[in-house]
Amino acid sequence: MLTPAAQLTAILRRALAALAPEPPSAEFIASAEVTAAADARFGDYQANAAMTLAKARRTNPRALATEIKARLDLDPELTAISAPVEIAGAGFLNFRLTSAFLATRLGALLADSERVGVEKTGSPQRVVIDFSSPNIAKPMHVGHLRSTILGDCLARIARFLGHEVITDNHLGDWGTQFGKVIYGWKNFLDEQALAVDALAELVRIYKLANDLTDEQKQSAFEEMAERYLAEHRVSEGSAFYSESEAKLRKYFSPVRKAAQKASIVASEGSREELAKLQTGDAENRAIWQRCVDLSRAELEKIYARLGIHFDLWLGESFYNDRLAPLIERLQKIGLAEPSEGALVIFFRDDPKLADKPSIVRKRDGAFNYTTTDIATLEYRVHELGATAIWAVVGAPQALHFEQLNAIGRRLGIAVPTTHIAFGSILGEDRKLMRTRSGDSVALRDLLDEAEERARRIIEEKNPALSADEKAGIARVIGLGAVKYAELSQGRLTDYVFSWDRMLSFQGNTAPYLQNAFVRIQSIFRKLAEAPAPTVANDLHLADPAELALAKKLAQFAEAVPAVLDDFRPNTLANYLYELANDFHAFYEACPVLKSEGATRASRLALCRVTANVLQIGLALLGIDVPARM
RNA sequence: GCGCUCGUAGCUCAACUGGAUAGAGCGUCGGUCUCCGAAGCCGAAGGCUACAGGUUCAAGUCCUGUCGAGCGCACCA
Repeated sequence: MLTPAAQLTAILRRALAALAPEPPSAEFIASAEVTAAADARFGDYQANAAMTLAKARRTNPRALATEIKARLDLDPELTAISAPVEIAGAGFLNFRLTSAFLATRLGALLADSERVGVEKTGSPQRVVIDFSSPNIAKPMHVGHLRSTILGDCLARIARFLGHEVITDNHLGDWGTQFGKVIYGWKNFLDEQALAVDALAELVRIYKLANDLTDEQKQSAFEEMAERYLAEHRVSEGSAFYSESEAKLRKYFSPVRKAAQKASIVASEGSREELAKLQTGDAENRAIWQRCVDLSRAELEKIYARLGIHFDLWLGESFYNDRLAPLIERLQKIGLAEPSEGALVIFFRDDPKLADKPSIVRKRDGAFNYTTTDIATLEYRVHELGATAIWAVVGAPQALHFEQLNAIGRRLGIAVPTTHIAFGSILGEDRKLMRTRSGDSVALRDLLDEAEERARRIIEEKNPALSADEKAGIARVIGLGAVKYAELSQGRLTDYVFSWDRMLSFQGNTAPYLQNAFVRIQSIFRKLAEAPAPTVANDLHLADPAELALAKKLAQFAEAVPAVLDDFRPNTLANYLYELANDFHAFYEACPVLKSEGATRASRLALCRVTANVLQIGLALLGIDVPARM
């Protein structure tokens, strides 16, 4: 089933090709389009072809529009879809869908309960989607939320559109942080705590080791000691001054010395543990494996809760064996060259990257993440057979992906990695929520809070429900609110994290959409004696609210594929919001159960199709719908 | 210094990639439940799209410059 826009576009192109005495070029015809009108005052769809063609021909656009209209008026297919086109403004061609067409389309959408008119792509790809990618032994926090939710959503949409999708969780399970983790494991591990909450304990020992080795934290300690002394110098009187400062210095001195010493010991220790791990030390290897297993188990719980599935879990460690041969090859073909002790790839012929070389082997002989990512790219293309690769990774890594793709081109790898970047998470103070320092909200706590807030609201709105029902609904609504808050927003804009806004259930939020679905279910529950129709061939639409809703439903098939044009789920979220809006307006204006005959059948059909679109559309965003709320 | 992403209503964000009088939500103010669920609906107020030029029938969108913000630019990932 072609979308209205596609049908009208085909008709427009026919009319352009029929222009006499001289039709426009094939390229021009192929690029001409009919798109949804910006404003309902100008009809439902519009075409700008007359203006662009007039510009090329240096003729009057309105005169040209008149000529095109003359051709369009002769097309019998058009009269079945649209009222006669109107010429407006500088030369716009405006189309208005007829109520007969919309009624027919509504019937077709009603019959197509699985896809509601959405066609599969004509050029399916095998696409590897790399998202979430948390680090082992670090807490999964709000910073991972965007990649996780965005990536899952894109995977769902790509699958729905007929692509072969492989989701890959590219875990940060290797690298220098494991020196610290193992050092912490050997020196600070609390087995009991590990049994209770493994991830929390891993995080604790990592942070402990990290803080110890962090020079900035050390100097912060120095400052604190000095400030403490300075404050006491003022508050104490001069009489006791010399004595008390001397005392304080006496107390602080050994503490400071001990801290400095601990820092040096921990830094050296971490480096040693890392070296042992990398050279295959059995004990460290075993500790690493346990950390990976424990973390993986915790991560699985979170993903299960979010309804997210990964086909592959190929972390950085998976590529270890491939790195040395890769480096050898890079050297052999002259792509990588020694520089300042490291092995480096230069992009001298690329003006943008000329002064931005890429290190593939560090001075100490270790590989870094560029090395791993080259190996990953090769694996995905050569072993997995990917024809597209999407990496859902934060915007700050744009340069890394440019470099990676430049390397890929030089290696003759046909598929680039598409960097699907997103903005930063900001606190309510508009400052960046940092990953390492500061207390970022743990993802698990965030989800708990979301459910709890949802539960309280349900308690207030619908106390009659059973406790079980309330809990289930709270989960669906709470998680939906969190996901929708991310997805309804342009992915590149920085995201201001706000509990209140995220969990407010008014306006453009998931609960608003879920509520529209629930109301429809309520109508169908009341229809107990007369089940909802699944086919209807005598539909009739008259009320403006009915027509607006039917038109919006027909546009679902336009909204879904558009998401992948530029990887923007917010356009689908926005569509669903407008749909819910149109439904609510229809619901106010047009009683369903009290109407009769063809009107009643048509309104029930509108309800049924709206429910289907809401359910499928939200599912594409990774969001469930409750039966009541 | 170079590069990337931005700057839109008091606040948080849209604007179908160059289309018509820039739209929503929150907040504020005013209507609306003897009527299918008021988490709703209807209405009002709120704008020199950071600024200055340019390109053309048409610029929030493209080009140049200025100001401002955030983030990257050789051994952390």
